[in-house]
Amino acid sequence: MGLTPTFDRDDLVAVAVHPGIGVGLAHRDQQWALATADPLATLAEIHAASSPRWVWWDRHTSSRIAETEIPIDRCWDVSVVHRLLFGGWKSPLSEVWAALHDLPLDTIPQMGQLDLLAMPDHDGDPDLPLQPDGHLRPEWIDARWRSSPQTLATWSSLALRAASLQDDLLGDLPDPQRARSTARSESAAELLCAEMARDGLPINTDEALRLIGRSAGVRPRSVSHEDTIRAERDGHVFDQLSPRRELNLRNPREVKAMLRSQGFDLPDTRRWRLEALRDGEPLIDALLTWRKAERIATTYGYGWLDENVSDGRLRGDWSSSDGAAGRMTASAGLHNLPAEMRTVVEAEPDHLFVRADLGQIEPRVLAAVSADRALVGAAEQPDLYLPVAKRLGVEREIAKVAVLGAMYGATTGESAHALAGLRKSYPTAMKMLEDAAEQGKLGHDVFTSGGRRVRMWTDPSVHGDLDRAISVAAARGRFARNALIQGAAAEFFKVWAITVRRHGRSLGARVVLCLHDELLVHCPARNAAAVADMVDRGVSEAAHYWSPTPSVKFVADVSIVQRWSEAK
DNA sequence: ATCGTAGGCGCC
DNA sequence: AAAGGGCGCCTACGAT
Repeated sequence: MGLTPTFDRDDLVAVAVHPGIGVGLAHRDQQWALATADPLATLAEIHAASSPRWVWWDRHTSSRIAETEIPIDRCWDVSVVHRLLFGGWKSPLSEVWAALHDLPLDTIPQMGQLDLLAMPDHDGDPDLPLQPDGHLRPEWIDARWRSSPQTLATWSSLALRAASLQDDLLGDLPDPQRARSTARSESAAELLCAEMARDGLPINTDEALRLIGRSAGVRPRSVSHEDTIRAERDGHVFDQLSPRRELNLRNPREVKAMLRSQGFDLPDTRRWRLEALRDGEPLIDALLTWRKAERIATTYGYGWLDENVSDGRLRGDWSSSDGAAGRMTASAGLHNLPAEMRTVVEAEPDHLFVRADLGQIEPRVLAAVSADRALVGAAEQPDLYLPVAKRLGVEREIAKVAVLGAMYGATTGESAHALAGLRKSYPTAMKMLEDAAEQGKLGHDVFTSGGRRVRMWTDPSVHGDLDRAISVAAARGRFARNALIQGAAAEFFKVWAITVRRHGRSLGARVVLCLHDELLVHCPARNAAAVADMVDRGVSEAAHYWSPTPSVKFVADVSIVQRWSEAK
């Protein structure tokens, strides 16, 4: 393979690969179309020789790379950077390209649209990836890009152009260096997501079956058997009614009416409301117990296991920034597995988990991004809430609720009461939150510390309804206020996660779960102590790289466990 | 039948 | 302590 090019570490090199076809590369004005039987092996060779920063369009390429363990740390994912620049959830490449070229979205061509009259005018040469009007050609996005080594090369050169335009736009933000570093870390986090989707979370399947059996009963043999099991579960609640009667427990309205007839007049039947009445009330107790069992039976039951667990791994889709403020999302229950089910998440033989979660991450992030002097001072302490409580002259718990309330936009109760004290003691931090809330109320987008655009929405149902308009504005205010913190915390968390991913490689450690402020790392048992140490030091390394205010302390609770449930 | 929405609950 | 922000996934229900 004497024709493979080599690059420098600082080079931006775009790549598109497809199995059985080849590798396309682009760097500056050059392109390479490599026809090879094993494209990923070829790419691995090039990477081993020169490790440039790799640029690609999207998951099509990063998933392939994740499949083959090429040790890539530095990359630029155009679709990920698009979401950073423009906000929103989806980033179809047609829109990514259009946004970078100021092309109107409503002229984006649709695949399979037989607009015969328009074809001669708009189509031009189908061998070219761009239409005469500048839009990406839909058949190229769909499949044409991977039809030959030459089209792969062409496709990668377009990704390189897109990345360059994105870099220009990031340069227009208030802090270009910071925004560019966010673009890089978010891209690496997307690669980590592809790897987590590939690896899955280790599960003890037998243990899962036992646990499901305890809650949901035996595995139903037929539809009618399923009905029997369900009726039995429901029966425990009906037994508490005198006279005993049946109702549809899955219909909130019926449940609410039933509770009223039993002397409980409630605005809704939410758990926290019922929990307060639980003591000495067998009916409420039975209902809450039923809901827990029903949850496991329906969401985390046999169906869930069959659908998402294979070869002892729970696999779901991972997205590095699907949330409104740029949080990671995961499907298949990876982000909302009930606490009592976490016993089934178990390390493989001769392996252990290192589990770590960031402590008091949100107020620390607020201190870091606002640089509020007093709050930064508090964030130098291992327990941030103690100095805050002292300053406000209240109990620690009250101080905690007040700070969290300020970040979530609480309007009533104890936390709202303490707001005046917070404003006085931490004026810079509070003003930052209030400015964001004001922008949100006005319907303006807000930007996280790392430069992510958080889109504000408009609610068409408002019309001329003043009350509705006020409540929508208030909701947007709370959302924007929180997005600043949640978004910045997500950015910091991802820097930590990719730091752990990178250092973990030599220790055989894999990040198998990311949960907003928590990491689960799977590693050979003999390396667990070293991995735990690395994960802990990774917090400081990530803080050094990410935090706009160096003296803010970031801390993590790290433990070595065999099961996820053991920690905390 | 298929869709979107709401209430609900799991997690952070 | 109060019930605020985010996500995914369940069921029921009304509109299409």
